[in-house]
Order: sequence, then structure tokens, then C-alpha cells
Amino acid sequence: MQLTRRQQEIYQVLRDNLEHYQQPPTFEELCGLLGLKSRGSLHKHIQALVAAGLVEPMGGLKRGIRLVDPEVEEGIPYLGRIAAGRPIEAIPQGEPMQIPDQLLGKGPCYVLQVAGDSMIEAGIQDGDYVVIEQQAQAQNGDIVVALIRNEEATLKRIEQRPGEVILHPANPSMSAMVYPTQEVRIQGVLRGLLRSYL
Amino acid sequence: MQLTRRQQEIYQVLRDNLEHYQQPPTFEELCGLLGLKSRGSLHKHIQALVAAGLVEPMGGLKRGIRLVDPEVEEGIPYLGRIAAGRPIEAIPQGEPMQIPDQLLGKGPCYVLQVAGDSMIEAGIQDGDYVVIEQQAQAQNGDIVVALIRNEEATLKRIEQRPGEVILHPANPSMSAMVYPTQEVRIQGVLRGLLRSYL
DNA sequence: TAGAATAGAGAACAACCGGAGAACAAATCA
DNA sequence: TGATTTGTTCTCCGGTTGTTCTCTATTCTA
Repeated sequence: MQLTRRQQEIYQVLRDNLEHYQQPPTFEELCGLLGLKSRGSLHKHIQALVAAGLVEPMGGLKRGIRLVDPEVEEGIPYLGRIAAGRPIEAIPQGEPMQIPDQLLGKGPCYVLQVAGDSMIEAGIQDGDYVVIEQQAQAQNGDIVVALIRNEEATLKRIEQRPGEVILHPANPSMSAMVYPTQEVRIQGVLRGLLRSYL
Repeated sequence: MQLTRRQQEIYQVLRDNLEHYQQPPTFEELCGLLGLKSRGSLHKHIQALVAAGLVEPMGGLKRGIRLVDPEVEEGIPYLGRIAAGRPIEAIPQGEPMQIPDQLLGKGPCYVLQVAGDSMIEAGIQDGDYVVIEQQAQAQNGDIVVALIRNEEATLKRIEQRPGEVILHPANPSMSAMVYPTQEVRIQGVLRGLLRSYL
């Protein structure tokens, strides 16, 4: 469902407002905030947002605009598995995982499940979940998700030299790979790791 | 259950009031405090708070308004560090950590921080956090927290034989230790692991 | 330029919120 | 025990707030 310009604007105001006050605003307050004089006009826009699934339908409840659904779904999207030698098998509907704050970077993060033992000596095992902070730069020595020739994604320790990039596995039976700089795109940096023994 | 504006206000007053006085207030006093003239009106609000699970239902008692115990902080207690060769440095006020459900066992759990590299080949590094499910039994091959002679606690892979217990480190430079069964007490089994790269 | 889509005004309506107060029952006190 | 306080239930009321209309102005598109 496509939002009109005004609807996006109103949705933005709603989100901003929810960060500042715990009580949802009333239509009257919102009208003032938006420069509207008619609650009816506002109601039309809210209905559009409800239809778009961005606002909780307030079934008959009268007091205060019902809480917007501000994507409060706590959690970090789980995007799929990453293997050496294959692109990320993206799961479109990445269901969120609950990740402790300590493992989160400042920027947007996502979770991948590691397939393969290529980083075994760095303490990263087959089946572990890794928390990746999405960013395009990394420092030498960081463990990154690297996309090679837009084909395959892999989790390796990175070493960037003029004109070339070396991806070091942490497995004695595998050797480092060297690529021209332009063939490697950094997709994120390892920030945390989770493992379940259940 | 969504609280209305007035209900939140009243709940706040209740909390403030209970901090200052031992005795819960009577409806009449509360009415005065809130500027109400009718006990009936107040009662309606209190009922809403009871329905929301914030106030204990008072079965006809006088001065019976009591708050429900504020849901204790979700989380698993962080108890301290565990090193090979030393007892757990217990932190009495273990501040809770937020642990994803996937890493929790069925029983009570706690979190320790690993000190030392004795389990490095099992992918457990110095500084990692381990989630331990509290139990006294384990299966051979489990990684457990073992208390030796009531003196030192250690994280090792366990092998139980008739009359003796073998604790296997996962580090080529260390060797397994053998103890009489009665000298080793299992304090818990490894269920999860977290690592932060920040 | 006609028509659709977007945006707003304003009136009328209905449901809800918050409160008043009476009547009653149960607990507490004298 | 009797009187008083206190909690409970009930009805009623008015203002607020969400909803539904209709009508108008503007912008974009065919």
C-alpha cells in the first residue's frame, strides 16, 4: 500500500511524538501539531495508516489515539545462514531474535547463522549465531561479512592492502584468499556471537 | 491492557504514596489526594488497575490497597568469573543479564564469565560469557562447572567413570585431571555462550 | 480541459472517560 | 453489641474524543 506525502508526514510526526511522550496524543492535539483544524481530516489519514498496517486499529476505544505500532518488535532480524562459498541464503521474513544489548553495535545489526568451520580457530563454530553490524568499512583484523564478486558471502578476518584485500580464514586446513579491492564488498562487521548447547 | 491517562496518574500517586507511608491509604484519603469527591469514582479506577495486574485485589479489607510486586527485572543473574584453578568469584548482587531464550535451559540458569583458555578448542575463549543451567547431574561429554574439593571451580568437559571423574580441558597444552568421585561436585551444565567483539 | 486523487473544513453523532452521589455491605472501633 | 468507618455497587451526567458525513479547494494526470 502506497502512502501519500501527507500520510508519511503524519506517520513521522506520530513516531516522533511517541518517543517524547508515553501517552499517545489525542486527535485534537495531533491536529494542533499538524496545523489541522478538523479532526475528520486527520481521521481519514489515520485510517489510511491503519490500512497500511502502520497504526494499530483502535477498535472503538475512545481515549487518546491508540498506540501506533511503531515497530517496537524488540529484536534483531535473523537473516539466514552464511557459508564459505555461497551467498547468504536470505530469508525474506527475517524473524527477530532477542539479542542482549552487550552484543549490539551502534548501527543497525542483523544475525546470521554460521555454516562451516572456516573460522574454527577464532572460536566460531558451525551453527553459531553471529551478530553483524551493518557497515561498509572495517579495520584490518576485524572479522567481516564480505561479499565477493557479488556472488558469495563469507565470514573472514580481513586485511586490506593497497589494491587488494586478503581474507584470512581461521582454519589450518584452509588458506587465505586474495582479491582485487573492487571485487570485495564489506557488508558488516562481527560484533557478537551466540551459541546454544541445547 | 491499556491504561487511560487518569489511571496512570492514579497509579503514580499510589506508588509515590506507598514509598512515604507504611500503611496503604484509605479511599477517602486518596480521594483527597486526587481531588475526587466520590469514592465510587476512585473505586472504578482502582478496579481498572487491578484488571491490569498492577494492584492486588483487596478482598474487602480496609486499607487494603497494595501494589503488585513490580515484576522483577527480567534476566539471568551474572554471578562472576570462573577460572581454572580458583573458586568462582561470586558477586553477591549478581546484576541480571538479558539472555535470549534459545540459550536458556529448562531449569534455573546463571551466567559466568570465562577466565583463561582451558577450553579454547571447544570454541570457548577468555572473556566469553557462558550460560549455565544449575543441576547436579551431567552426561559424559557435557561441559560442566565442576567444584573440586569444595575449593576451586572450573569449566571442563566431564567424563564420569565408576569411582572417578575425569575433567578434560580442550587445550593441547593442558592435560586431563582425574579425581575421586566424591571430590567433584557438578554445579551446572553449559547451555549457551555469548561473546562480544566490541 | 475534464476527471481523479489528495487534502482540508466543519457539522452531526456516538461511545467513552471521568466524576458525583446514593445505597448497601463488610470491617473495625468504642 | 451498636456506631462508624471503609470498600463496593449502582445509576446518572457532562465533556471529551473518535467516527462518519458532506462539501470545497488544490494538484496531478490523461
